[in-house]
Amino acid sequence: MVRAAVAAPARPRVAGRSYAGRSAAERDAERRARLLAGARQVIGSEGYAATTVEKICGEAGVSTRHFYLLYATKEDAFVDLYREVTAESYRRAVAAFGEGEGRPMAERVPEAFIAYLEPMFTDRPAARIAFIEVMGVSPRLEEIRLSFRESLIEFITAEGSAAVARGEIADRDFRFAALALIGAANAIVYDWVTRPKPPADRDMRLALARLANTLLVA
Amino acid sequence: MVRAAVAAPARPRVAGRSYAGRSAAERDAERRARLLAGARQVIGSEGYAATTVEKICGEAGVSTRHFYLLYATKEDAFVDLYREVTAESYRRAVAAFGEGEGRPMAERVPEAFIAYLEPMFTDRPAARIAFIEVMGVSPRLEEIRLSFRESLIEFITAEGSAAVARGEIADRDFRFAALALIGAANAIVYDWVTRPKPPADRDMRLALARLANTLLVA
DNA sequence: CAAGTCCGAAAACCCGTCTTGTCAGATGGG
DNA sequence: CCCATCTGACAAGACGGGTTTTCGGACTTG
Repeated sequence: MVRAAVAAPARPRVAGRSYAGRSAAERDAERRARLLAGARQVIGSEGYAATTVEKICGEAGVSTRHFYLLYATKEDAFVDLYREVTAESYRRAVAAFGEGEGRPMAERVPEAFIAYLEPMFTDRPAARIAFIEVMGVSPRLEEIRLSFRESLIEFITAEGSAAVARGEIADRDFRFAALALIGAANAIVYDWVTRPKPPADRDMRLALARLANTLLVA
Repeated sequence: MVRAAVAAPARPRVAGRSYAGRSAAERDAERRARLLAGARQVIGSEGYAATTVEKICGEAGVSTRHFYLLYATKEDAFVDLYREVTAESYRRAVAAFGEGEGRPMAERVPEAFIAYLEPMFTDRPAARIAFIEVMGVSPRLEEIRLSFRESLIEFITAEGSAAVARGEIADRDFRFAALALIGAANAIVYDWVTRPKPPADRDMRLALARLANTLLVA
């Protein structure tokens, strides 16, 4: 494990002419998309540790040769996948919170929180990737995970402090509250997604909304 | 990875006579203890993925030959270590809660909660092992992790329900509350333990105590 | 149609490490 | 004192999988 890891970048494409009606960039993009989907499927169901490059390529219908044309290492592909999964959640949260502008925090916060979790609710592999498989892979991935978490904390702290300034909510340690909320959400959603017969997701969302308000608004 | 993993049990000791003034069982016990300490050190600082049997043995001052006399696989040793770390926390929590019998839940709950977290506060490697490195290792370890968590949830649910029956606290979904508390604690303590310059641990404990009361008592 | 790319499949390379086995010396029991 | 057991050190053995390379054929372009 942790093979070389020297900065051997994905081999650059030299020429680049059209093929099968598509430009080189288009073909690359499609292969990358297929690999990402394959990696999502394999890692999300079997876990990163048990995932081999060949499994990903088999699932994606892409040759290992092209895998290494696009990614320098297996870990790089996982990083790409992790970024895709988390960026989607982050985007949704920020969008939902922004759309609620003008309305009370007691509505906006749970809305944004549920929007953040939405992808994990509907996509078990995504939940596993974002909450479980990321951890303990390598120092580099840990850094990426923590930096993503930090950006969440920053967003919460900034919006929370703004609401405090507006007199909408009481001040508090937003870093603590954000960490608690994120940690709780990880555990709860992963448990929900894992259980054979989970309770109704409507109840789950309500409980989560209440939790977000308890920690961030009340 | 995930080598054979068939149930090749640690090789049985055939005879077993005394040596260097110690019985066979004593020698085995000491080696196991040293290996556990070595594994704790190596895994807790470098992570399970980067840990090799030889590193553990080097740290422990035990030969690989004896390692495989005591453990069938590297993963088995990690299981042993994980069990040691979590059992310690669990034991403390139950003891602390029991000692508070008769006093109000608003005191007993945070006391037990802080007691549960105590080892993680003072022992960074332990926190890393219990909260990070366990995850994503193998289906077997995931099962062990979840079953430990389940035993925590059961304890909380049982004691919570009893308190409800006594009219001490309001009823609630204890599984949800327990998951939220555990998840939040993982995130917070690990963050605390990781930060270069963490805030005073007294503040941290106070905030955690308040959180436990918010989720389980209030 | 000729030369040059690009393609997927498969083999080969390579390296680490888990795991097993060997061995010379130390120790204990009879 | 003799021999069996135990010990730590060390050397293979095996194996899996990440990474690279090869190869024959498909496609483009001029």
